[in-house]
Amino acid sequence: MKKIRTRFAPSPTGYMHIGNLRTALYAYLFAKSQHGDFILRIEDTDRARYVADAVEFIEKTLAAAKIIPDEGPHHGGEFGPYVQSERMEIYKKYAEQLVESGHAYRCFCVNDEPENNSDDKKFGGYNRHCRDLPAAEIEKNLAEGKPYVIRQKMPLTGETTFFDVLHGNITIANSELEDQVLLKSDGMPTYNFANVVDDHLMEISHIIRGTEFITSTPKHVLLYKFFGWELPTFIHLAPVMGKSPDGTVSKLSKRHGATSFNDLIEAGYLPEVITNYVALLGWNPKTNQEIFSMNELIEKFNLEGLSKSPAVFDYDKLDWMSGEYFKAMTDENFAEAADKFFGALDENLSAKKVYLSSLLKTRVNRLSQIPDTIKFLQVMPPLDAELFINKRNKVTVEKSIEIITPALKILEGVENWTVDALNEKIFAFVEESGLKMGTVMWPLRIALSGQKVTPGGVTEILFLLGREESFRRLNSALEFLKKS
RNA sequence: GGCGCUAUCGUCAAGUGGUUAAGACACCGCCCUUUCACGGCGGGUUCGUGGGUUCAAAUCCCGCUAGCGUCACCA
Repeated sequence: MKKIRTRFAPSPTGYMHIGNLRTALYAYLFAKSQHGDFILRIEDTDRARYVADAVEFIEKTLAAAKIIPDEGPHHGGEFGPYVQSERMEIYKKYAEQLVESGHAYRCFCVNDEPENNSDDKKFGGYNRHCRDLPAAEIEKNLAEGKPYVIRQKMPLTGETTFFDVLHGNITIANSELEDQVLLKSDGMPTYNFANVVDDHLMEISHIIRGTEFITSTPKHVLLYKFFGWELPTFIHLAPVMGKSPDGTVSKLSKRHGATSFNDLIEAGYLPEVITNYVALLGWNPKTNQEIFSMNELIEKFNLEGLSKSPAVFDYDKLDWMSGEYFKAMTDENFAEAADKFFGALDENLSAKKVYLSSLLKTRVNRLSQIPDTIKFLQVMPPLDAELFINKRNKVTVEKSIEIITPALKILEGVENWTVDALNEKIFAFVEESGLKMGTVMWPLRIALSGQKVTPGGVTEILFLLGREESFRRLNSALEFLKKS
């Protein structure tokens, strides 16, 4: 059996859309699950869209996502070069071959010459003016040095059918196919030509790409036929959609929020969370497992689980999955991953990063939520008497004063400012007071944090704040309450 | 508009002629609780529509509708 070889062939735009990342992931997973090769090929045949350093950007992004090419611009391989702009002579040679065999022809029409374009869009806007140009005229044009493109000579009748793993047989009438440009006047191939030549030369066995290529596939199939090449297996993936606030669904784009791998990293999602989530957006393992490491993904991936209908990117589910990863991390690993999101911490908090991480990792879904979550530890938010009033725990402003006052005394007696010691003292205090735990804790939390919700309980907050700052806040809260 | 693809809860989805139509996220309710989180329990007219085929259809066929894609010297 032939070796399985898949490829990811992005154009170097300097942006890794989630949809593209998923295509790369599936191509990678399929190749690896079959002990095959995954190739990275850069399709930079559009000079106008060239972006500096985009190749490096793509390689870095794939590396971050743990999608490792076996061959590519900087990964070596026997089938290079892997950048299309470096393969121009190859395309030229094959295009000429097609002209000789009568399956392509030179077209001297100027791009926007109106008489050569039909309004009815019948042939994609081109009226096949040069399709049967007399040999003498071609010679004359060539001699004059007229620029030209090479166009594919489509059959006028009949139909072309190809097999797609997901969609089965797809048939399109040849009359629908335009005489597309194979080689541009600047000598660069078009996508439709280059990808066929390269996929064949690079021995790609399975072409995994988006559905937007379904309608151009018959043109590619015809090219394989003209060359007498064996057809690869096609797998056209459904697109990744985004949901707008108004409820409508369309192809995932910027207006839906973060849509590139990098956007998501900046939003504080772990790379492995992104690949895990994206893998499940359009592929189903047929079990109830949802958390997968890359190795498990490789092990379990199969084409049968691929879905042929579009999937909507769901940020809520991404958040959930992200939280699951955090909970499974050690405090140390979390602290490390979260490091740049902590911002500038004072000496006290800086020393307690790992402890802080133990509290944070169960309550945060995105690392970018960290700054807001821990801000109160660094700057005491303004108090509001309303905050102290809590019906459920039967707490009022007066009650708060009655609790904080003796609590301060108790805390003064704490020698080791540790969570355990603080717990011991406070629990004892609660018991003596005859009050409910919640009744005692509520006003203390508010006094210490100015928030109803905090990452951790009162004793954890006391510990994080440190002795000095805790007393400062408790005392000033007491003063505040007495004035209210 | 032509051509093509798609259609199961709000979302991801299982399902391949006979199921009480899984599971997850989100949502709602209840419980637990030191707030939040975590955890536990419970909840919801989900097979776009109209015709067939069949003893039996979410599953097969046809039409319709809707969404998406494509019709470049972009990929």
